[in-house]
Amino acid sequence: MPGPRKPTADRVLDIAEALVQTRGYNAFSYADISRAVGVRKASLHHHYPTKADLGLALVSRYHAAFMGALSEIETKSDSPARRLERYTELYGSVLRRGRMCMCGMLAADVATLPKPMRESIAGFFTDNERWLTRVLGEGKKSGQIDFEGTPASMASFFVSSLEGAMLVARAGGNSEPFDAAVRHLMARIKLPASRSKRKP
Amino acid sequence: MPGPRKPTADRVLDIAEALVQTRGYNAFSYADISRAVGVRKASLHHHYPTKADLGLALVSRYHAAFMGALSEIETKSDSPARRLERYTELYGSVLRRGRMCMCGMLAADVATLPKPMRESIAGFFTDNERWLTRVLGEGKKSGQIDFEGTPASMASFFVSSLEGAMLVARAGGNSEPFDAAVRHLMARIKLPASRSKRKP
DNA sequence: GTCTATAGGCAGATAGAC
DNA sequence: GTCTATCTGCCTATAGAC
Repeated sequence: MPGPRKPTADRVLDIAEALVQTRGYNAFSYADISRAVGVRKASLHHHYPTKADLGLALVSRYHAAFMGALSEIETKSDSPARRLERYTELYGSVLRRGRMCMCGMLAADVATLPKPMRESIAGFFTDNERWLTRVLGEGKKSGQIDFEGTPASMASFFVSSLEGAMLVARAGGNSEPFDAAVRHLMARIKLPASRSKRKP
Repeated sequence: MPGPRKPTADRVLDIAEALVQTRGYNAFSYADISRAVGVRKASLHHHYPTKADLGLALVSRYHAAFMGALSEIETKSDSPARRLERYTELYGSVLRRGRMCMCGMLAADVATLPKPMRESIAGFFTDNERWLTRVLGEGKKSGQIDFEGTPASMASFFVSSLEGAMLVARAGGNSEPFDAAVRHLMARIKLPASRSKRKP
């Protein structure tokens, strides 16, 4: 029982999000959304007057949803290593749907985007690194995990590697580059003693 | 003394390459090239009849130039670690010019590209991984370097991480994510004994 | 090889009726 | 909120003269 149908504004975001994640910001149009949602182009401008408005709404919602997923990871996972693994799984689930991280996609288009969007995208990456830095730092301090370098630089490395792995995996239509990246990243996070997992 | 001016076809590729690396395939037009080269739009179609033709020529030349740079690295560098460091520097020099790796950029646009371009882009990544796999494998066999996992998976991890690091660094207008990635990657390549470099 | 001229289509966006 | 109708501008691409 799906309940009452979603408001048009939300359905527009759903479609636009999928289009950005698969085609990029400069390769989708109001006409594409119009077709998919079943509403005329002009009606879309009622909800999002300009494409820049739509783009900003897209990033805001994606950012908020991602942060929500991170909170849920902290609620449901206890160990730092398990939290990191779930973090990589967040990216993996996007890739398995044939999509790229929306902000990774927009990062490629960054030179063509309005300033508010650029700032929002930078904020997404900053918040991801902040969360990872905290998880890594707490884990190291408590002795549950260990790794080389600072929590901040390892956090940055996680984000960069996962984004790049999605990009390369999608380009070749093969998930192996992504799987290899996850294995290597998790192998960098050493558990206290014996129970080190499989090798990369 | 610059000698005779470059043929138009080459100058078109130079401009188009810069445009793809900064804006992406779907955010540049023949009009942009026309302005920069100083030749009318219609003349461009004489050299590259369709945008797909231009795109394919772009990838072919970039691929060949990159392979040339890899050969030069092997000629001028002796140790495997030094070769890997130079490989990362290839990406760094692109980023410092405010650009993204052209094939990384096109990887984002992959769903909108004609099939021949998609195949060429995949070939670029395959050849990069092949080269890295060889350097890593020979280095490990000779005992000059050591690392976890197979040469092929580490090669894939290098490519993914460097591509992603460029993407994230460019999005934030800050080279730190890229520098962190290079430090972490090189730290994974352990030299034989004492002279391990700076920590990441 | 380069030009002028132009085709045919799609982009983002607006006005105003219902 | 959704519609029809329309605008303006840019897109890729072609025809044919020089």
